[in-house]
Amino acid sequence: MQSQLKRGTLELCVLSILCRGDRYGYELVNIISSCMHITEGTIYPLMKRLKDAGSIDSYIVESQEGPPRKYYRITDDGRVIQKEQETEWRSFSVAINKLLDGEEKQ
Amino acid sequence: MQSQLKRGTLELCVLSILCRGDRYGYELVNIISSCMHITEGTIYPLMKRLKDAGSIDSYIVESQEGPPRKYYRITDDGRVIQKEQETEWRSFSVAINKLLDGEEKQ
DNA sequence: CATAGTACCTTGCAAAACAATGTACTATGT
DNA sequence: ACATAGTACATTGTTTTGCAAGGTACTATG
Repeated sequence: MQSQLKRGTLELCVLSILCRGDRYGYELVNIISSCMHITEGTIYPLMKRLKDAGSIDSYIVESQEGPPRKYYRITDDGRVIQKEQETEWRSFSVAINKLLDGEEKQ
Repeated sequence: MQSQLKRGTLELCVLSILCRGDRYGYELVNIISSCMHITEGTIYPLMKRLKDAGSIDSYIVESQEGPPRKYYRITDDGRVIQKEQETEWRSFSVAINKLLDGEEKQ
C-alpha cells in the first residue's frame, strides 16, 4: 500500500530537488531512494510528463563512467508549479494530522 | 491535482475517525469535507473495500429524518491496520519534508 | 568474455479518486 | 397534490500514476 501514498508527492519531490540544481534521471532515483522505495519505471515516465508540461527541460552530458547522462533543469514555470505544490502539500499534511488527532467538529 | 495527494490517506482518515466512534457513510463525507474535497463516489467504494478486508463491519439504523443509515464500526483487525498506517504516514511525511528541505545526501 | 554497475527507455497492469448518475425516503412550501 | 431540497444509499466508467518487468548499451573488473 505504501505506493499509494506517493501519488502526487513524487512530482513535488523531483521539482524540489531540481530547484537546488540540475540532476540526471538515474541520480534522482538514487537520491529519492534514500528516503523511500522508487524505481526507474516510476521516474522516467514522470520526467517525460514534466517535460511535456514544460516544467523541466533537459540536455545530454557525456560520461566517462558509463552511458551519456540526460540532465534535467527546472524551468521558470516549473518553479511556480513547485511553489504551488509545496503549499498544497503543507496544508494537506496539516489537514490529515488534524483528522488523525480527532479535531474535526462532532 | 489535489486529488492525487489523497491516495492512500483517505483510508487512514476513515479508520482514524471510526476509532473514536461509529459513523455512517454520509456523515463521514461531511466530517472529511471540512478538511478537504470529497464526495460519496469516493467514500462508498472505500467503505466496501474496508469491509471486504475485514477492517470494519456495519449495521443499519432507521432514521426519522430520512432513509435508514448504515453505520460502520471498526474491528480489532481494523485498529491494527490503523496503527500501521498512522506510523507509515508519519514517517512518510517526514521523508517528504526532508526532500523538500534539501537534506538528502549530495 | 562473463558479470556487475551505470544509464537510458517502454509496455502493461493495478489501485484508487471522483464525476455522473440513479434510487428512495422525509420535510417544507405553495 | 406536487415540486423542491435535503438526506442517504449505491454503481459505472474515466483518469492518473506508481511500478514490475523487460529491453538496450556503455564501462570496468575479474
